[in-house]
Amino acid sequence: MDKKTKILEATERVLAEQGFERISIQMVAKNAGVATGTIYRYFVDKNDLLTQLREHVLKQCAAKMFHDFKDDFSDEIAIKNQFILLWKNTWNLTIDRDDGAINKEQFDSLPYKKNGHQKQSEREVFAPIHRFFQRGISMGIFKPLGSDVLSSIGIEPAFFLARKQVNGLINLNASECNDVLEACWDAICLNKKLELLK
Amino acid sequence: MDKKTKILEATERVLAEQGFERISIQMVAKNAGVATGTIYRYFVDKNDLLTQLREHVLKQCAAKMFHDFKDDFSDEIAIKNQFILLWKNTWNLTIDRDDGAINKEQFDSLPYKKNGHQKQSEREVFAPIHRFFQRGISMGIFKPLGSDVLSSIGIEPAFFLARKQVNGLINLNASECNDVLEACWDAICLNKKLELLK
Amino acid sequence: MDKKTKILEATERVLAEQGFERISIQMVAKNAGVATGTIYRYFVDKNDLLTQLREHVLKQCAAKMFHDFKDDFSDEIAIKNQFILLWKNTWNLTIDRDDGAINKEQFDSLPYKKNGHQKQSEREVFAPIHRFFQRGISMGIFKPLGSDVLSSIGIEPAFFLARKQVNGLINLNASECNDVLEACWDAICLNKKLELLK
Amino acid sequence: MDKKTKILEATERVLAEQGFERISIQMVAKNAGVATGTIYRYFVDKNDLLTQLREHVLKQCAAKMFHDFKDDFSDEIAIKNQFILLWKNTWNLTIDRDDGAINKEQFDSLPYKKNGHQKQSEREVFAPIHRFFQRGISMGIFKPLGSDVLSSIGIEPAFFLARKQVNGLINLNASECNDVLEACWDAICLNKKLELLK
DNA sequence: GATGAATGAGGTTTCATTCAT
DNA sequence: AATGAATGAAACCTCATTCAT
Repeated sequence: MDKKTKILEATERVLAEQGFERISIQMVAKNAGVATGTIYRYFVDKNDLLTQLREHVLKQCAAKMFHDFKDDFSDEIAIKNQFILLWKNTWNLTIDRDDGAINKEQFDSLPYKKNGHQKQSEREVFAPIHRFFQRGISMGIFKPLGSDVLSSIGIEPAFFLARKQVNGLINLNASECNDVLEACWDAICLNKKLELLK
Repeated sequence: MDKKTKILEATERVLAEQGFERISIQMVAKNAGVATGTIYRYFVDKNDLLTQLREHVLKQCAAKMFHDFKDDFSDEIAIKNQFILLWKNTWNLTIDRDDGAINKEQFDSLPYKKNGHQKQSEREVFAPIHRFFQRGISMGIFKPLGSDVLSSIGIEPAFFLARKQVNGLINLNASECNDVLEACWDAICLNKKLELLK
Repeated sequence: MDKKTKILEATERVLAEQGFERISIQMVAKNAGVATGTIYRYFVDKNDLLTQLREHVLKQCAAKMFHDFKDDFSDEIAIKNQFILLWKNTWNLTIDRDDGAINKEQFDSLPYKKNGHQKQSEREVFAPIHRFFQRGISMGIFKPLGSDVLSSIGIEPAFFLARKQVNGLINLNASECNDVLEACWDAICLNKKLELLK
Repeated sequence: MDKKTKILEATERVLAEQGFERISIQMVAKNAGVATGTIYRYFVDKNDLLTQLREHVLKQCAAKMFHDFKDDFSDEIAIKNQFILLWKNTWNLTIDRDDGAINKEQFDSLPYKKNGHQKQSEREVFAPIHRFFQRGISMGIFKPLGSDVLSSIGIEPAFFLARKQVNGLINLNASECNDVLEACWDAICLNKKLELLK
């Protein structure tokens, strides 16, 4: 396998296990099965390694969140199904204790100083989710609140809850999960029936 | 001021600015205006300092989130007002770039869980929020999904969104903020009118 | 003894023995009898240590060159005696394999890039030699060529020759040494007798 | 061009620019346009490369110092002209910031003498200068002080002064340069007219 | 109690050298 | 012969912790 990828993936594992406080180049090298010096052939320094990892992690997370996801807007049922898929993919990412999810959380929680120029690439990578919500808005299904907002109230609770589940603070079964998912759907949908009522 | 508190608060500032990767005892000492050795009179070691900071941070965050919060369940209006207060306090905590919020995020995102007793203390500190949701459920206002779940879909999006706002990914004004808050309210409430419709 | 001085003097010894190619912080620490970390309490980094050593060395060399030197211009005899003293001090500095002399040579031979802002302090430290030659010029004893020039043709050959002697390329005894010294004196003096001849 | 020469010349450039402290095989390889491994086909190790460079530098310097130099002793005028040529060549070598001159200085200033055979080779390379002074002595023009001594007081000041000029400590024009050269000539010559006077 | 100089283990990074291609 | 990726020892530097004052 490509050695740079090997190093990035080792970094991913070590960061997910040890956190920023403890990760060291030596640990990464050992975990990747290369000499410490080798890392410096592919990365300028430790900071560069972590910056490139962030990009890598972002893409991995997006890939998993968008697994089986299709731009299918044939009707409200199709849109609901895509929503369910997104929500469950997001939930499972954390439930599976996926390194990518752990690391994305760590990167996102860094003091703001270090979060500057990540915006653009984050936006690109999550473009499908924005298109999805935008389309739903223009079809009159979702509240006209902006795709970032809809994502935060519709999908991101899956993150928070999965983290609580993994930490043992809650213990939802599949059926309860579906109830939560439906509540999130309520949060983002215009309530047409209510409108009709008036 | 109490010297231990002085040290904890310096730690809070330095951690919020530098993150786990860079914080050092020397930096904390300098920031607190004490000698490095002094820190070791109040804390066993660096790990103990950070563990105690976590507790400290948790309490600070809770205090700010529960600012002006009252256990007032006289009617649905009162409950809605308390919800609005909670949501806005949560939003503002991050918007103000409050060190406590930054640090809570960092602690919560740590991958290794030396937690265990942390869970318990988190539960205690956020007890008011649990009581609030529990009471709302029993009054038939909120969906019967458990207080953790309601908190995750009703309040925590305020965290996520505020973080996006601070990082410049979105730019909500006060009115848009209210719309989002209402959407979160939709997510947690039983839709009585719909029920009546049937 | 003052610890900073202890470190500087160890650096002096190690640099004189090992040269820039081989000197290391660890060697200096060992030689000074301190821990490596201690060096960084007194010097920003290795470069700072060497820069400060340069200043230190300059002063040491000057002190030895000006040992017993007096600003005595009572007559030509006095001036000649001061010249002889300067010349012999210079010669002995290298002959004694003095670390300062070895190091000054090494610093002075560094690629020009690194020699920029040393000028001013070199000029200050060697001010007495400039005053000496200036005064001799104004008294009509020395050729009016500028004090730097007179120093280069009158005194600095003592450096070159001592280096050759130490390296075993030549082997001058005391009497031959005096002959050379006289030749250097010829180089810088106006030859009054010749003038009278015309 | 011959690959070994290409490497030696790259080493010359890099050493003149970076000094012993910073020169590395990788830099030399890059500068020479060859792979690092290639260097080890022509040189045993780094030390061998630098040792061979020293020889190379010595020859280059000598070649430049003896440019246009002829063993012409027809009369005192011819000898004086050869002296002027030597002095100016020496001066220009440093003034031109010639890599060879920079490096010769660096090599000559090394504190540890793995030399021994270096002495011999220096003597061979500078044989013309020794023959020149020896012949001048036997012709009764120069003081009978040994060719090394005459070289140190007659020619080497040109080195010292040129270094000062390059470092900006002095600023001699062509005419002043000639005056200095004459002073050096005074230093090495027997003063026949004075002798006659007695 | 408080200090901060000192320590040295351990982290980051460089670079001489090797070796499979 | 030439390459340049890979190695790992050793360099520079940081920082948690101790201890004499």
